[in-house]
Amino acid sequence: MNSTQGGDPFATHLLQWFDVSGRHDLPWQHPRTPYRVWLSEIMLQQTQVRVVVPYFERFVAALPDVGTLAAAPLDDVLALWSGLGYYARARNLHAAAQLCAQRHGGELPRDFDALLALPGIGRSTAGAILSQAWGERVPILDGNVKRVLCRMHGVEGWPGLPAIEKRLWAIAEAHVHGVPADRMADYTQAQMDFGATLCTRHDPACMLCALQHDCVALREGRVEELPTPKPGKPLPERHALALLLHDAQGRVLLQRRPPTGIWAALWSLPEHTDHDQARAWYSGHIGDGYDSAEALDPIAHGFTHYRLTLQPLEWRGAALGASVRDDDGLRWVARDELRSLGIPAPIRSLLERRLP
DNA sequence: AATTCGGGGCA
DNA sequence: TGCCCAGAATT
Repeated sequence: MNSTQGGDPFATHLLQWFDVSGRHDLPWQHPRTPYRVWLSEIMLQQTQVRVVVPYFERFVAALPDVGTLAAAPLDDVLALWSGLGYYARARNLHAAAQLCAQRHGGELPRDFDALLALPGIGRSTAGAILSQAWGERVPILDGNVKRVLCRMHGVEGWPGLPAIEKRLWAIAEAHVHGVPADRMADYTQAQMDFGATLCTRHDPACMLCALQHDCVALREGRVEELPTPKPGKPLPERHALALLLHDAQGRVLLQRRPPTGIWAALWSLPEHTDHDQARAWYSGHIGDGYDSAEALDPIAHGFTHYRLTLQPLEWRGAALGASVRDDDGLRWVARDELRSLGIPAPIRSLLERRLP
């Protein structure tokens, strides 16, 4: 008859893991007062434990309780925060302490909505304070918990999406009901320790995991895929015109690309950003007839930093004007010569389709 | 819903 | 470099 009887497997196994492998010596755990839990939670927003520990110790040594924080000049608070980043956290912390002095008798309120009304405290931080400081049955949902729940339950989609986050809160809420009443503080700490030290973003220790039989991602071999990564910003798109000119002998006009940049020094088709430029180039090098071009199917090509769409325009029976024959960057190329030249793959593919 | 805040660790 | 981390406030 152990203390976790009746809980769901997630809470039960997580607490068993925590008792053996969790972190029990973090400075805000001794003593675990509401003020120290609050301060640690604010400092730990978007900031790793290793970075926070020395700041926390300096801060509580200088400002050991809500009253001294509220009475301290903001400059002192910011000085203690200096180097941690996200200085709005420090300003909010200071303002919240003063609100506590006004509204709550100089202490942090033991009430979810009252906590949420304080600047710098959102739903997850309020849950962390109530559960860790008072043992109340309130869930949290930070980056660690999101990662763990996405894997355990096979939740797809970037956890930052509102719809996904809503699902994760519902799951977190459900799990909380399976936690033994006297273990909520440990449960909250256990989730964060578990995500930070075992169920890590990269190379999670699934072989050592106390929850490996509860994990959808492990069962389906999708641990590395979940949680779904944040979608990268859509790559910038660039468009260009590629001029495909055949002469009377069936050769094609290639141009050596500049020595730097994309496809540096390779042989490719003469390329222009718009019709005005292309028309001007055509007039100078070929002559009349720009508008007789046939527009071929566009070529899409992805690079690491942008997507390029090339619109090929094709002419047959073209000839270079006499005045540009010395242009070193231009060259008529027969089909047999193509394989001996450095040509970008999508251009080579196009040429092979158009040079039968 | 997207943006902003911003310091350090790490691939 | 770009991405990630015990998120919340702002627009």
